[in-house]
Amino acid sequence: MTSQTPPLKASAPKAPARRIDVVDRIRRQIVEGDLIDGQRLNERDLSLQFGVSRVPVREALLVLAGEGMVEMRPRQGAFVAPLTRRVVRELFEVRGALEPMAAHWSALRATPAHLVEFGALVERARNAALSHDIDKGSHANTDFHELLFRASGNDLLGGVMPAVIGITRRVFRLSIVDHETMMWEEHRDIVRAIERGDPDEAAALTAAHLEHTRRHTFEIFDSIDDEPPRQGSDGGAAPTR
Amino acid sequence: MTSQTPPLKASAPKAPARRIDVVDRIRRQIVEGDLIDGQRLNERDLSLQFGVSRVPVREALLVLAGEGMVEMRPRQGAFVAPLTRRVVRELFEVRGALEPMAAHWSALRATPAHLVEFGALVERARNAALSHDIDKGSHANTDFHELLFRASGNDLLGGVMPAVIGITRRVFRLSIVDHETMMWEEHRDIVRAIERGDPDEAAALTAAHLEHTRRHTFEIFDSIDDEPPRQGSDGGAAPTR
DNA sequence: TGTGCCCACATGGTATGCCATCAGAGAGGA
DNA sequence: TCCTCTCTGATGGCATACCATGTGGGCACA
Repeated sequence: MTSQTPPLKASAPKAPARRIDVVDRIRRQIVEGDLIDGQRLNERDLSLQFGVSRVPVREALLVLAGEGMVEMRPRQGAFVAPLTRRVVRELFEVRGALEPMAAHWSALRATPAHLVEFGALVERARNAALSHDIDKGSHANTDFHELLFRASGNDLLGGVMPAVIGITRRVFRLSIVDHETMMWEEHRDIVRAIERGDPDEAAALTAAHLEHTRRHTFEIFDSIDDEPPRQGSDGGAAPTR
Repeated sequence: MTSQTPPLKASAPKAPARRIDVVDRIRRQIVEGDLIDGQRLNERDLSLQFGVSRVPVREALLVLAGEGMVEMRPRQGAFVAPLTRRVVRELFEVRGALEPMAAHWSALRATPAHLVEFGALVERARNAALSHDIDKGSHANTDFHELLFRASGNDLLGGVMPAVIGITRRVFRLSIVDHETMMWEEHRDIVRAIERGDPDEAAALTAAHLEHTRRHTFEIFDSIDDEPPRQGSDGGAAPTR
């Protein structure tokens, strides 16, 4: 049976990890758009591409499935999870619940090191906006929201969030166009509230910021997606009353 | 999750995925307490126990790691994730953000089928409470909260929730003692608000219900956990148990 | 007797190969 | 002409085998 051995030496900072690399590379390809929605992910092709065997590829796909980046159909394999309007709606519903909470707790628990990170990220976003560097601005933005989770002193958020953060990056990749300025200024105000240790204000500002982002994202999304905001496949459970 | 049925042959539910079974069995063992916190999960032992090879076991462990049930340390293997006081605190913070939101949307989007399920679950919880069946009550309770997520019309929640639901089941396993009656009555009130289509009331009742559960859980948890509710790190590393 | 090095074993990580199943093409019949 | 049935190539799922690394114990030396 399973060995009753108590936790061995807590320190184990040694060995590398192989499938992690595959996870990162596939995830990047999905976020960057190199792999399109619904595309089939052939295990043998991927193992050839990355120079590893199929086993780490399979394990990487399972991890990504847990993050919602890919969709695994039994006996059919893995596919890039489609980024539908419905997914975007659901994403903002979840973020709308979690991020104000994260901001609330960040205002109460953020360490000095976190505050330094916050300041640096606002600065990065500001520079990116001033130099009109879309790519940099995109990273600074999503990094900001990730930091919000980390600074909240809730590791469960950090563990659950890869799913949310990953989809957020994909959505942001689509939605960012020219309004980055607005973004960094709102980020700055949120950081100020956190620095003041004002949880209510931090949460309120974050909620407002998310609402702005949500509206903007749907404008862009609807403009590039030719099919109109569908009823059936978007609303899922249609309003029954 | 699987909300659509591709145009496959009619009677085509033929895919009996095998690692899923291993996931369920290990998860159950953890939730039921057969596997204790921090215990090492030897891959060969598990594969012998379940009569499969190491591959599906490894894949199952990866899935469970994504849910936060087990913790994988590089080159050291998988361990049952310890259920510390800190984890419980984080769990209720996340649930406190997500479940009122889920109740809100359930009130607006629940299908008639969902309403039937809600009614049946309240009845199950009531019967379990009247007959003092702890085990049944535990299942009915966590099933209720899972249904809340499903009925909210947000599949992202359903995908992210295995982590939350799994930990909830473990915590509930510890916390349930004799107050199940309170539970099913509060559930009943939430369901009534959902049936009326009153999102604000449903959210408020859910928030109150969670707060009651949170307080009760910490009472129990602190009484069985010998170490006092520590101040700074709240849970941190508590290898000795 | 105490300490430190070294080797063998246990175990996680990866590779390879087999098998069951699914999808698409083609043939045959209505 | 169209439908259906079957056969087959492609592919995911799993088992087995091998490799690399970390661990613990024993032996030699001071």
